[in-house]
Parts: sequence; structure tokens; C-alpha cells
Amino acid sequence: MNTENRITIRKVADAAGVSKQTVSRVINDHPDVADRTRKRVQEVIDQLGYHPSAVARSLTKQRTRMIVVVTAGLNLIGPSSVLNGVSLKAEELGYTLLLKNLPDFYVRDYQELIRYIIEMRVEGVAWVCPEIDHNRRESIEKLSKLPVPIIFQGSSPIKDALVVTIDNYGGGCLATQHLIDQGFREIGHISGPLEFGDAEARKEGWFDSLQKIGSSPTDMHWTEGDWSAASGAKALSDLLDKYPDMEAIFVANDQMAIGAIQRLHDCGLQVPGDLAIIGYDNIPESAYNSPPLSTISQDFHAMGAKTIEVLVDAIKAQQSGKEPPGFESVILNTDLIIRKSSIRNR
Amino acid sequence: MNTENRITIRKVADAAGVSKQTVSRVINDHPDVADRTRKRVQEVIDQLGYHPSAVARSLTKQRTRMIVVVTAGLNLIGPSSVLNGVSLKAEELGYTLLLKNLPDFYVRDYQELIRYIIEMRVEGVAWVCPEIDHNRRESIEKLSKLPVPIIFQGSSPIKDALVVTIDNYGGGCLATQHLIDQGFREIGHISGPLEFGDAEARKEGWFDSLQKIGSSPTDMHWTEGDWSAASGAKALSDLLDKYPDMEAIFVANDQMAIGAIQRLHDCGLQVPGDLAIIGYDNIPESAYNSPPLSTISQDFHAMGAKTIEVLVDAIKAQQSGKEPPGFESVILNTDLIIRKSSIRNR
DNA sequence: CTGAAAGCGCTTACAG
DNA sequence: CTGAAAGCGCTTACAG
Repeated sequence: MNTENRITIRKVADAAGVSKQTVSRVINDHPDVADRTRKRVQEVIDQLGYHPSAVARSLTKQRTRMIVVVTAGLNLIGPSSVLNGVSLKAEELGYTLLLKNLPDFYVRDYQELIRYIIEMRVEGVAWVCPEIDHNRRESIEKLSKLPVPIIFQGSSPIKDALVVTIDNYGGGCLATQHLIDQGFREIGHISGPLEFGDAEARKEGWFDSLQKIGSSPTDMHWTEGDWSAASGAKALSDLLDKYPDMEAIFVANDQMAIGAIQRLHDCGLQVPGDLAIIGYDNIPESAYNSPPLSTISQDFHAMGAKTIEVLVDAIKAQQSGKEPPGFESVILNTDLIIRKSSIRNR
Repeated sequence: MNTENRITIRKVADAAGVSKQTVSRVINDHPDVADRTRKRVQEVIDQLGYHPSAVARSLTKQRTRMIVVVTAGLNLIGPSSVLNGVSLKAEELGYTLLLKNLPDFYVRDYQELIRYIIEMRVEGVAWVCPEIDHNRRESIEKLSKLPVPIIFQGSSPIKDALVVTIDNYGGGCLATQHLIDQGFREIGHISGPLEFGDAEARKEGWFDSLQKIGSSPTDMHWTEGDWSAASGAKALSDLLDKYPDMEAIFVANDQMAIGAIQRLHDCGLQVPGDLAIIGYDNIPESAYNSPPLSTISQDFHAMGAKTIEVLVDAIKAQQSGKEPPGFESVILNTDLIIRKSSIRNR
């Protein structure tokens, strides 16, 4: 930044023949300024193209109006969609977003992260990383001593932290119940990597829904993928081998479901004729798969927006001296999208 | 921020019985400090959990080490993948990223954007929005008066601006030439929305490649989609009507290609038997489509990283007083991925 | 090797 | 309605 050319409040004041003080009042819309003075100062500001420094302002006001959003896996549909909601809501509420993107899902160095958060003097932290087992509890613990509020985007509610959640368990139930409603009883599952809280919760939804109708799923009835279409194809082959009676399958995301369908076609099997399938996520391609894929949709955008809303509430509470109003998890619901892949042929 | 509890350099200095000055030397690894003094100060720092304020530091050093990245369409594969590369490289080079996400592809208020950029005192701007016609030239013009370097992520090179580009024209040629190499001569095109520079450049690649072999594509030979699978399906129907001789088709992105294939299947037509297809983007689903989709892959991550590298070079040049070394566009290449959908049956 | 003074660009009381 | 003084939390010369 070419320091010599930078317009400061000092230069504006001199040019307008007033004190810095008065210029400050004008740029902050303070009422106690004579109309003529205000007009003259404003003219100088416009003419010089003066923009007050947020840095200096942050220092004096002891407020940065900044939030750091910690992300991972921006190439995934979930995190990037949530980030979209987060950023729009932050802007709306007048906060600047610092993006801290982790190279993978694991935090190698909490000390360094904490150092960053504190040094930047952000007012809050939005944790928009997929929940990985063990990892999440560790994050909550290690980050609990932060001097500012932190909110997690989670797979399931947590008692001692601020969390906004999409109801993965409920979504898993919804998907499985739909297959049950279609008349299927032999229902398999391809889960996501179970380190992911999302994957675990969806699987539990599948398991509990089957228990309710008197089935008791065992390890013969499900297998694990890694979210990718390739893993879905492989998982399907495995499952077909160990669970030959399977009539229908709940796959924990659409990409794996699409891979599985592809594999079925390769084997000369029909969907839903030979095997009914429902996925999860409602990615754009699902409606145009052959056959169109039934799925569970979740409003990532709303989740992002809600995350910031709750965080900003907590920030305000803290700044006004009140303790935050307890840790109430926000849980967002999912929707069942029925397409051809899960419809029972009669 | 609970002002009373904040640890400042003053408190550390008092606790250690030295001047602020000396504390400053310690936290900045300045050599001229006695070992004993350094050790004592460091102990106090660790014990108090002191972290120097980046805000205050920015003000005195007149450097924020911040870059703003302007994005749009984070739900799209391109921008979100590029952002991933951008953020990792920025972190590596020691810059903090401010995320300014536009609600759509159009900038409503440049004044407000410029105000933001200047007030935040960022050192550079990375423009990671898809290039929309007219819009791009307007952006370059309106933003040319910024006091800091700005780099655009573009569809094609530009003379008077810093641009990092993926060679969309070349990619369009690559895709079309592949179909030609397969022996097809009647090659149609489904373009993206032509306001997008990417869509326009890919279409030109298709057009020029056909001209080279003596064909002269007209409006009968192509139609326009909106990047979505749904639009791809619709576009295919239209094209089938007006271009019945079509043997092969280059679709400007994979999602539309997948939609088109779905529509073909609905019509009882085979891919590639009745119509060969190649897409663009190499999204994860493409390998698992039925049939697997040939496509053009581009390294978004590398593009993001390169964007920051070039920007930081420009920042350094400016700060060291040199003029930036001219506007040389960086052009990244694409790769042809051949799968079943484009292979000619013989 | 260490510290007192001044300054970065603002805002916040406090006078008048 | 307006301005002089002090302060936010650091760093940068300058002495010693």
C-alpha cells in the first residue's frame, strides 16, 4: 500500500479546514454537525476518495466484526453449499468472513489454529467441517477455551456446545421407512465412511427403522463405502455376494448410489426391478440418472445461514455481558424425494 | 471481546519487568535480546497465553497480509474447487483470506465493493467468479482504479489485466477433435449459457474444429443449455429435431451431458451406438454414468493456486515500488478423458 | 542489550 | 456545534 498516497482522516480534516473529530462525526453519521460543515466535509471526502481504515477503527472500537469460518472438503457438495449460506448471511449481518480452509479433515495443530483465531481478533468461529469421529469431541474440548463463541456444524446434537445440525438420523429413517412402505423387507445399506458422523447417524436410522419392523440387521446386511461413486460400485458387489436376498438398498449418498446402479447395470440387473435404491443428498445429477434416483434432500443453504444467525446471537450475548442462553442445538429436517429408482414394481 | 481480560503487550511487559519494546523483540524473534531476558519474557507470554493483536500490528506496519477473494456460484463445481486451491495457497504464502461471496453472478454495486476492498485495507483481490459477458469488461474497467493488484480467473486471456485462465477454447477443440478422430463428421453441440465466457470459448473450439475439416456449422447444429442436467435433456430433444443426421455431440459440461444421455435412453436410443457423446469438467459422477462419460478435465485446484501465486507476485512488486511486470495471462491446459460414451462402434 | 518517545488512523470522553 | 487530549496495541527509529 503506497503509504504516501493513502488518504487519512487527517488529510481530509486539513483539506476541509476542520478537526479529525468532525470528519469522524460525518463519516459516522453523527447528528451533532452543522449542515454546512457536514456538506463541506462530505465534498472533500468524495473528491479525495477517502475510505476510513477498518483496521484503525477495529483497534479503537475493540471490535473487528469478523468471523472465521473453518472449512474442510470444499470439493464436497455439503461444505461448499453450506459455505454459500454462511457467507451470504454473514454479509447480511455486517460481518466479514475470514476463510480458514483445512487441507484435509483433520486438525494437525490446534495450538496454531487457536493462535490464528486469537491473533486475528475475530469475534466468533463457525466450524463448517464434516464431523469426523473422535475428532469432533477433541475439537470441542481443545477449542472450548477460546475467548469467543464457536459454533459447530454437526451430524447430531451435542450438549455442551453450540451446534447446528441436519437430522441425519431422521433422514436415514425417512429413507429406510420409504423402502419399507414400498413393501420391501430385505433392505441393505451402503454406508459412508463411518468416521463421518453423518455416515454413522444415517446408518443408525437404517438400523433402527428395520428393528421397528422386527428385522435385526447384522454385518451381513451392510457394507461401507467412502462417498465416491467408485466405492459405491464396489460396495454393491460385496453386498450382493453376502446378502443375496436383498430387495432394496439405502445408500448413504447419491454418488455412491449412482456408482452402485452403474454396477448393477453392468451385471445385467434392473433398478428398481431387481433391486430398489434410494440415495441421500439430492445432488443435481440424481434426477437425471437412469433411472432417476430417489433420495433425501437437505437444505445446506439454510443450514449455513442458521449457523451464522445462532453464532451472531451468541456473539451479541457475550458482548453485552450476558452469558449465552445455554447450548440448544438447532436441528434442521430433511425431505424425502421419491423418484423411479425406489418404486416397487407390482 | 472482554476488554478487561485481553492480554496486551503492556501487561506482559509489566509482568516480566521489561519494556513493551523488549516484549516486541521477543515475539518477533529479534536477535538483540539477552538470552535470560528472552527466556523470562517467553515464560510470561506462555503463562499468560499472550497472542499479539494482528489488528494493532497491521496498523503500525501498514500491512494487513490480507487478500479478498470475490466468489460467485459456490454451489458450482468450478468456483468451489478453485476456492479450495486459492485458500490453501494463500495460507501457504502467509496471507489471510477474506471471503466476499456475491449472491449471483452480477455485481450490483461496484462502489460498495470498492469501498469494502479499500476499507479493509486488503493487499490484493482475487476475482474467482465465472466470467459473464459484458460483465467482465465492466469489472475490469470499474476495478482498474483500485489501489491494489487484482487478478481475474478468466475464460480467455485479456491484454490489460492480470488473468489466470483454463484454456476453454483448447478444451472445446480437444473434445471435438476427439469425435472427429473417431470418424464422426456430423457433430452437434450443446453449449452452456453463452453469457458465460467459458461456454462461448468452448463453443468456438467446436466451431473452429469443424471448420477445419470443411464443415460449416450453423444454428441448426447447436443449441444452448443452462449447465443443468434438466437443460441438457431438453436441449438434446431440440437438437435431435433440427439436426436428425447428428452422429455425435459435444456437450459443454458433464451435468448437461448426463441429462442428455438420460433423455436418449428415454427415447430408446443408445449411447454411443446411436449418438456418441463427450462432456466437459470430469465431475466424479461421469466415470460412473451409464455409459461412462468421455469428458475434458481441468485442474481447478492448480488454477486456484496459480491465481494466488501470480497475485502475490504482483503484490510484492507493487510494495517494493516496482511496476508489475506487465500483464501476462497464465493459461492452463485441459486433458482429454476417453470413456465409453464417445467410442465409435465399428 | 534495553527503554523512552513518537506514530500508525481512527474513536471516545471531555470541555467549551 | 466543534476541537484538544488521550488511548486502542503494536512497531519504528533513536539514544544510551
